[in-house]
Amino acid sequence: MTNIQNIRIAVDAIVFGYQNNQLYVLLIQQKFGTQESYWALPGGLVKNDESLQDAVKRELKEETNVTVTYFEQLFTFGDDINRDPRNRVISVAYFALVDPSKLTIKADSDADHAQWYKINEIPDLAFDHNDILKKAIERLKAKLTYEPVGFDLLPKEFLFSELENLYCTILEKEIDRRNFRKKILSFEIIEETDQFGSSKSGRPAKLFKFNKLKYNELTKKGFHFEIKFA
Amino acid sequence: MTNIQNIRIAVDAIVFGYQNNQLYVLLIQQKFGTQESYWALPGGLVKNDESLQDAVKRELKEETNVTVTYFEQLFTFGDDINRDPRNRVISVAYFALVDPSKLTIKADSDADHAQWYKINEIPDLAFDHNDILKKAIERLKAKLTYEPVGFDLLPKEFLFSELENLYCTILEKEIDRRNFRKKILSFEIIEETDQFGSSKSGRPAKLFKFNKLKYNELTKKGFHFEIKFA
DNA sequence: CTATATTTGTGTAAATCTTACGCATTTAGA
DNA sequence: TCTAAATGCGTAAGATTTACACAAATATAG
Repeated sequence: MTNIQNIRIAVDAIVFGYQNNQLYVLLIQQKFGTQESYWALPGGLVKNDESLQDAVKRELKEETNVTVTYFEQLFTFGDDINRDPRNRVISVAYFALVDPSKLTIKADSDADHAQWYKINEIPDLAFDHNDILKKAIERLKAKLTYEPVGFDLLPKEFLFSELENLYCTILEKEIDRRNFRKKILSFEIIEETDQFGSSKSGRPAKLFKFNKLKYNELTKKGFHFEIKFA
Repeated sequence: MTNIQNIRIAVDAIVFGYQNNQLYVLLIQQKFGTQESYWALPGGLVKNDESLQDAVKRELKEETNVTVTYFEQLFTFGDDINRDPRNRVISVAYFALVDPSKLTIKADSDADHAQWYKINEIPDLAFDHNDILKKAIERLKAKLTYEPVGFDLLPKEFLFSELENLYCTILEKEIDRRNFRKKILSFEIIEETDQFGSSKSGRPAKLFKFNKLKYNELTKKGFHFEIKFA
C-alpha cells in the first residue's frame, strides 16, 4: 500500500470552427501510445510550473498551430479512473472558438497531424474524447443562446445571413429570418459597415460587425444577451 | 531539470445551506499545515483509485459528516501555481446544496471542526478559498434562475413565503410576492399539501412540496424553468 | 434586353407574457 | 373586538414574441 498520489493532470481543447454553413472541430491524430492512429482532441500533460490556461495554449500551438479567439474552461474529467488505459489521468477540458478562415493549421508535421472534422462526421476518438466533445457541443448550444459567442466563429465582418445560418445550423432549429434580424438589431451590439458581401445571387447584402466594447458597456448596465426560439 | 509531473490533485466542496432567511456555507477549521487556524472549504487530496465525485463525498463525510442533496462540479482551480504554498495543487471544486434543518454536522472532533457560516460573515479563508466561494455564489445565483435548485435548500415541505424569501435573500432582489407565486404555480411542478405551516402571526399558510418527477417529465417535453426579475 | 430566380430588407397585427397593483381572508394578540 | 400581520386570488396596462407578406436589388437564362 502506498499513500503517494499517482495521478497525472492533463488539459484537452475542444476547438470549434465554422465555415460554409458547417460546424467543425479540430482533431489530431495520435502518432504513438496505445491509442495510436485514433483521432483525439488536442491536449497533453500540464507542466509543473505552468497554469492550466497556459498548458492548453501551449499544446494547441504545438499540436495544431492554432490560436483561439474565445476560450473557457469546460469541465474536468476524472470520474472514470481508467479513462486513460496507461495511467490515471484527470483532464481539464477547455472549450474554444475560432474563425478558421484566416488560419493555417499544422497539417503535416512529423509528430502530429491536425485536421478539421465536420461535427456530424466525427469518428471514434481516443480515450473518452467522444464524451468530452458531446459535452462541449451542449455547452456551445447553450452559450449561443445567452452570450454573443457566435461572433467568435465568424469573420470580423459578416453577413446577417451568415449569422442566421450559424444559429440554425448549430442549434439545429428553424428560425424566422425577420424576427431573428429584428431581435439581434434591437440589442444594438452589431453595426452596419459600408461594405457589401459577395453573394452568388440575389440582392447584395451589407456586412456587419460585432461591437464588443458596446456589448461590454451594455452588460455592465445590466443588459443580457438572449436568443430564444419557438 | 525533471520531466516528471509533480502536481497534486484535490477536491473542495462548497456546501450551501439555508435557514432562518439566511444563506450559509459549511467551513472547517484547519488543525495543521501552514494554513493552520484558518477556516477553509472542506476538501482534500484525491486517492489513486477514487473518482472525483467519490473523493468529494468522502471528504465531506470525514470532515463534516454532511451528505448533500444536490451536487455538481463547479470549476477547477489551477491557474495560480502557488495557490497552495506547500505544493502545486490543482483543485476541482464542487458545488453542493443541502437542507441543514435535518442534519448534524461534525462539530467537535479531534481533527477538524466544521461550522456553518453566514454568507456575509465569511472570514479570510485558507488558500484561494475566498475566490472559490465567490464563484460558487455566482453559480448559485445563476442556477436559481434557470433550474429549480431552490427546493434542495428547503425542507421537503415548505411555505410559499419561505421559497419567496429564499429567492429574495440569495438574489438580493425585491420580488413581487403575487407575481412570483403565480409564476411558480404556472409551472405545475409544486403541489399543495393538506398541512399548514406554523407561523408566528397572520393567516396560516399551506405547505407545498416540489414534485421532482413531474419536473423531470416536463423537462423531457421541452419545459424550461426560469425565474426572471425586473 | 427582358423575364425569372434568388436573396435582402422592412412592417404590422394578433397572441402571449410580464408587470404593477388592490383587496378580501384568516389568524394572533392587544 | 379591533388591529396588525401574513396569505391567497384577480385584473388591467404594457411589453414582448410570433406569424406572416411584400417590395427591392442583383445574376442569369433565354
